[in-house]
Amino acid sequence: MLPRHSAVTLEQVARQAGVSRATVSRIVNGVSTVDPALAERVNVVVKQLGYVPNLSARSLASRRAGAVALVVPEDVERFFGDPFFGALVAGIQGKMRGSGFLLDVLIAADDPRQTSDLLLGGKVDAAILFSHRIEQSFMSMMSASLPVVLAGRPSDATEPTCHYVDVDNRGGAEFVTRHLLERGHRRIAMIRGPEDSPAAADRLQGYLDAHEAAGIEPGPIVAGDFTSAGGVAAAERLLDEGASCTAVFAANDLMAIGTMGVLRRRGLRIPDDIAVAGFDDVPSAADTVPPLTTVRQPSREQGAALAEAALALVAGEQVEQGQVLATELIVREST
Amino acid sequence: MLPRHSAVTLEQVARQAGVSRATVSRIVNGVSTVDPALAERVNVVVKQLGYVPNLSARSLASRRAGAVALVVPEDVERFFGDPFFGALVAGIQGKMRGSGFLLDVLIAADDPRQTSDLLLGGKVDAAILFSHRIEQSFMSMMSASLPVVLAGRPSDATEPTCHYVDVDNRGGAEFVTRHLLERGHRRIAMIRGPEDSPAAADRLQGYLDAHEAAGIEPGPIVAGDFTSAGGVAAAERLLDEGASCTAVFAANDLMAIGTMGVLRRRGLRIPDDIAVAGFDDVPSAADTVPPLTTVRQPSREQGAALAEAALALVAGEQVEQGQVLATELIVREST
DNA sequence: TTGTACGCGTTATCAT
DNA sequence: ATGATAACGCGTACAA
Repeated sequence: MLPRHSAVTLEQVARQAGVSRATVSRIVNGVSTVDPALAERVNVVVKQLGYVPNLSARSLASRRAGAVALVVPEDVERFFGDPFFGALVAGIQGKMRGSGFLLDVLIAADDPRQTSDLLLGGKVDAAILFSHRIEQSFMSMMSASLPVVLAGRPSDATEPTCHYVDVDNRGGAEFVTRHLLERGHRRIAMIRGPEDSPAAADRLQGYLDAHEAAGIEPGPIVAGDFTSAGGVAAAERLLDEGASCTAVFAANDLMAIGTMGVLRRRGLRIPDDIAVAGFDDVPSAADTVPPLTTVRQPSREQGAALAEAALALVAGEQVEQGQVLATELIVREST
Repeated sequence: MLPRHSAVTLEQVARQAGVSRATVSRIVNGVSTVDPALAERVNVVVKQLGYVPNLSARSLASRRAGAVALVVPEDVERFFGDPFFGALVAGIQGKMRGSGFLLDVLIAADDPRQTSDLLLGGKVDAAILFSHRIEQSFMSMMSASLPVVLAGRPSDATEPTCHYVDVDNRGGAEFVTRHLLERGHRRIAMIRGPEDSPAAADRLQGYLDAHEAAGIEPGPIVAGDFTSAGGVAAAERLLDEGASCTAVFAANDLMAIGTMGVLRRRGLRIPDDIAVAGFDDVPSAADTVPPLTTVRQPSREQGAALAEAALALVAGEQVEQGQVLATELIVREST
């Protein structure tokens, strides 16, 4: 296994140009205190030799990596299947561009050791994590030696040890539930998300809040898992149990879409027989029949805020610890 | 901006354990020629101090990075919206795990310089590229100093300078078109993919091949862009132009799904009034109404083959330059 | 403005 | 089996 690396080094450029290594370094890094004529001459040599800085050496010497890691959970297929993540990443990448920092997307291996080695190994200056299933102890170990920003709130709020950017899940769920109540529904079922998801918990809470504020008792609540198939299963369970409800609020759009399929197959008309609402406003939510009432979350903005926070922390600036972005009710024809 | 890095070094561990740096290095790297008792003692210190190897220093000294880059095109939203990519990445990641190599997903900035600096900067030992829009000159520059493997065939086949793993797009398109012809269709429209995509070109060619083999003239061909919205637009254009066809073959499933929506909205019955076929076999293709006839491409296997090739090249092994994986016709109820 | 020289944390070679 | 010690390629005081 021979070393493939291009092998043309600062030293070689310096020799060829008849200057010192330090000078070439300055020129390559755009330090202003250098004679323009000399810089020009050196740059010619740089191009001619095809010099490319060795990033490992650079970060070893400079003690900074010039990169931010985006750590995504192991479940690759789900990650890529959900448009929500795409929007988030687009927002992050947008802010990152032109910052001089690189974005490394890392698919977290099951082995947390590998993950920590990577983050603490000096290859990145900060990390953006997707909060899904992250051990608190692991998290605090990370943030002890590296700026860490979470997408979504920490699941364990007792020890708010790190920065995060969340969206107002609770408020959004309250809006949509209130909307259903205002439409006259008095018996609203909910398909909730996974137990370990803070977002799912918050959406459930918003649903409960709206009921309490209206003095109305909550309807049946069944468990779901944020997938379309899970929505199908939950809806079938709901109907099979003979629960009497005139509306169902699914904790995300994928489950809402699965629910709509079940209702249609059972001959129920939406929204006349039963109304359906979701959460996320994925692109296809506008194209379902009928179009889905849902809650829009500003994913791109969330991504941008995450990146901004990470970069600010790297720069040593003060950053507010928790940021919660507003959500918006999108009323369509399914309610 | 203070250096955040954990600062606990091999040297410190060595001092604390009363051994030399070299010994600690050997233990950390699992070199067998070391006294088990000593190793045990040192490992205690390693944990106690929370030592984590500095990866920059390691790759500088060892002249290898222990990582493979996956370079994806700039269009983040499209990338994440398409389950095909998810499967590909899952396949890559699956092979990579346990190889000791890390997978860095890099979203290529518009600036090719940044990309090349990154790939040639010694932070990765090999690169897997998605062939979409890559300049030939750029490519050959990369592969001159780094093993490069392409997902999909090179767009410019004249100079087969690099390794690639493709699927049999042409064959798959021919299968599905022949299937439609065998069903009795004599006028089959095609919604093709983007001009600059080799996969799109191959699928179009397969469609033409099948017609030629049957001695039947191809139907109308309209342009698409591999997105669902693009499929909607293309289908509408097709119908508005009053093209008479009894079947439509979309170059990928997302466009086929968009097309089905348009047909349904216009009151056309699938497959009675008009048949629809796609390409990719994304998960949701089985859940459309009616389920979509399509071509399955072995994306996970393609990903695995890509990773395998990249790792083999890093190891200095010989690798066959072009690999083409078979595709399979999946007949469902839309045709 | 430019050059000298040291250090970054690790691997690897060579003695021992 | 273990310990010195020289690279690895670069940034950056400090000196000139």
